[in-house]
Amino acid sequence: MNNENTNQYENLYILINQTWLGINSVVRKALKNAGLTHINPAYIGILLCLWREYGLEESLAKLGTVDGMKIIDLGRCAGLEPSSMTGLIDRMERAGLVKREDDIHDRRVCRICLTQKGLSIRSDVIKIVYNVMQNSFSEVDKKSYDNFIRVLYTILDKTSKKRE
Amino acid sequence: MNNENTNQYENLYILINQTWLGINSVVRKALKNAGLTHINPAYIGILLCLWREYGLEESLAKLGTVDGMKIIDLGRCAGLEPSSMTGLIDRMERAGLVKREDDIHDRRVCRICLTQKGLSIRSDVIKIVYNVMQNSFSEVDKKSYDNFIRVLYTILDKTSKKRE
DNA sequence: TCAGTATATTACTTATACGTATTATTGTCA
DNA sequence: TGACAATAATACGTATAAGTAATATACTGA
Repeated sequence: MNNENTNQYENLYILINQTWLGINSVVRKALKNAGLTHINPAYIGILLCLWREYGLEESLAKLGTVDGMKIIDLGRCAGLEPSSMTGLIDRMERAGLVKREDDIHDRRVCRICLTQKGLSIRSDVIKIVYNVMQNSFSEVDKKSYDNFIRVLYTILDKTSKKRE
Repeated sequence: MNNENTNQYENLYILINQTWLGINSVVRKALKNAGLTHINPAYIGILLCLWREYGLEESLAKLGTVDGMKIIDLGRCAGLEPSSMTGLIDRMERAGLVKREDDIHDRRVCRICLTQKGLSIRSDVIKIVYNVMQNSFSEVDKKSYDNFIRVLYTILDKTSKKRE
């Protein structure tokens, strides 16, 4: 490695870190300002996975009709290790957003299901995240935005937890 | 907000989170594999700030000639709140990388100085971060890369902790 | 069938980061 | 000068995330 040619990759690492901290900080404050004090940023990834199961309509009637998801699959979906999930699901359960239910077919498995509360905050939470992200990207044109997403997926693939 | 026009901003939030977790995970493992078990990812941002003070040469002789930095400025540099800094500096001090010294002119201030150990690991750590980032971006062309950096700075400016 | 392997989750420890409150200084201005 | 605001760092509690080890269950092949 020569000093003139490093492209400051080490600074890029910090830049990504700072950017993520900044966005997350704004989301945290937006949730608080909206009065959603029991919703933490880390819940959002999990909730999005679960909400997807319920399709587009916000029908509370569907609550009983959906099987829920395994903790390990939720973790994969949110990019988290299994060991990170236990505490997260604990907190979400304590906040009344989800509940653990037994899996009939596999007694090792918890099925994580939304509660009525977890389903009903859906549009509020998505609106908040939407507003934060829209504001963050308000000065980024469509082409740069699309490119940005593509690069994120490329990096995600390279650093995916699948490989060691 | 209408459903067809959200551009999946909520998913972007999760995508950025996952990407950051992925990169950080790879850096953590790379540090471990290199035998730098006492270096944690969070140290890197702080070390980069301090190393910058010492110019390009890695001269240990400069150790006594530099004033060190205030904790609050290091925090600004790394994008961290003051309250996040105390513990981080504690751990870095325990790892023998930095030390707190009194400020002659202002008794409220700690000056954080590199130790010999903190200075000597410089090229190893930068090399590791460089390798991880280069691999992460290996399939991203120059133009996309430059655009990516620009977008990060734009977002960082929008979400900067300066504003409330 | 049963021994060994794989899978799902949890328990425990540590690191990371923030918010709030507190303490100790420094700076300001009436 | 002396009250009051501003600044720097810390203490404490909580959330977030990982690694390692343990436990329980399921699967698989001889």
